[in-house]
Amino acid sequence: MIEIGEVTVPAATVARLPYYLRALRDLTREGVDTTSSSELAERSGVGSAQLRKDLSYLGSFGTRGVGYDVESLSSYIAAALGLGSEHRLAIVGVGNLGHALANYSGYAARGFCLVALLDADPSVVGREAAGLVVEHVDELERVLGERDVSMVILATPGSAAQAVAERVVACGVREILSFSPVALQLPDDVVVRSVDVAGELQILAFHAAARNAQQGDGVARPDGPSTPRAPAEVGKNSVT
Amino acid sequence: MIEIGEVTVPAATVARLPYYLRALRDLTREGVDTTSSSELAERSGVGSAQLRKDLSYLGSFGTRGVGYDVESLSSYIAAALGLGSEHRLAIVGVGNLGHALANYSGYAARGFCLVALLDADPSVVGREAAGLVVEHVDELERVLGERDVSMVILATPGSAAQAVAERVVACGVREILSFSPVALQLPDDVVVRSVDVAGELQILAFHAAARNAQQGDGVARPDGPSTPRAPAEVGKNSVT
DNA sequence: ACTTGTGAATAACTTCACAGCA
DNA sequence: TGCTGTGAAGTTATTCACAAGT
Repeated sequence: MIEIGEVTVPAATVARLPYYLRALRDLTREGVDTTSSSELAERSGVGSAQLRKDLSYLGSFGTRGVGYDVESLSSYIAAALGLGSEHRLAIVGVGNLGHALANYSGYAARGFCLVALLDADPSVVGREAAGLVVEHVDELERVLGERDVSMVILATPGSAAQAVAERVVACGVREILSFSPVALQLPDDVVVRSVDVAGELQILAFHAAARNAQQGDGVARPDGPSTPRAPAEVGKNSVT
Repeated sequence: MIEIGEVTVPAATVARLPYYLRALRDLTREGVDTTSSSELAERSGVGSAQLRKDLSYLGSFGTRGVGYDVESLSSYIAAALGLGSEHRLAIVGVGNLGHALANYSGYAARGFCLVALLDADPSVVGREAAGLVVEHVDELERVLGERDVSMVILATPGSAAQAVAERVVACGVREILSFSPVALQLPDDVVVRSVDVAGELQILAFHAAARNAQQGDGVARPDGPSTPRAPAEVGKNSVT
């Protein structure tokens, strides 16, 4: 549950707002200017009641009997997500993953601005990526201060993550997106979101195991590539 | 809620098992062979009651008054996560991100085996990465069949994701990890986990906006790099 | 007629608190 | 004594179902 201004928004609702925003922007691109809770919900992969409930925490945006204006709902959600003010971003750890994240092109379009890359490896420092020169992590405090960084993406090895996170927090950063598979121990007011690819695969493996345990007790995948399929009705697949 | 064998495990519990497993493996590496719910919980970033409750869905592994044997709990969780049988993995979309995911070194150690890379871009097809040659996505059905792929990582552009996902599902794959920011419409029995970096940043931006709205109504970040900090007590930061 | 917005009902998840056992 | 395992209580989130509005 997150308080913003007067109102309180469930964390689960906040986590879905980006989906709604994406769906709305797709609609804009397609030239659609009015939509309904059911259309928007389907495109976002949630139920329509869920979508209406979620929006109701933020206010009242639709017209009964008609639906939602794509443009205005879109800009309202963008505003709620704080995408009006530009968020200045640094990436610490420019290995495989950090490098890929640096080259991600969608930051600007979504109100983010990548302003610094940092790494500890001397063979990476000085290299250029995404129009920025990689700086040494020793300079972290100076760089984050000078560039007025307010958000950090952590893509260091797990062993370095806690120490780097502490330094980042000491620089005043309060929102961190971590790709390191460790539980960061940080002050309560710091918001950490954590993405763990290996963990996601393990969760999928659990589902696979559950399926196999259920159906037939068999050992491996029960069917080859060319077997009749279940009717491809649209389903709500579990996400995050 | 997920049924496996006789029992039913909450989805939220399953999503935490990888954290517990990671913490246990860290303990093993440190030579610790007995632990308690509170130590393990702290290392995993959850509460100790939560951890005990989670484990209780899977069975009863500890010794009252003593704690848990690191080794046996570790292998039990690994088994529950289906990491006994090897999961054969393909990556579709070898751009920035797909390439980084291909070079991720942790698959083997976690019971996964990367066996194919596919892309639609002729300038990428034929290149080598992670010891594999990138094949053309036209060959998807053949490659997935021949290599007995059971899980797919989707790292294509959003526009291609739905079509590729349908083909992958038609090959019998039932677990997909998607990095494309679209809600895939697939049969109910397909499990999709979705990682959306831009979405994560937007959620962080919401938190930042909430913080700013609360404290002082100010415009930007209220303090510079060198301000006295809150007492760095350990907190439960929100994760996924 | 049709779709939103929302109380009320249900379900899922977390936390508490303590019995049970080494 | 100390820590696990778990019912019960509390909290959060989702779904239902319908009144309100256009």
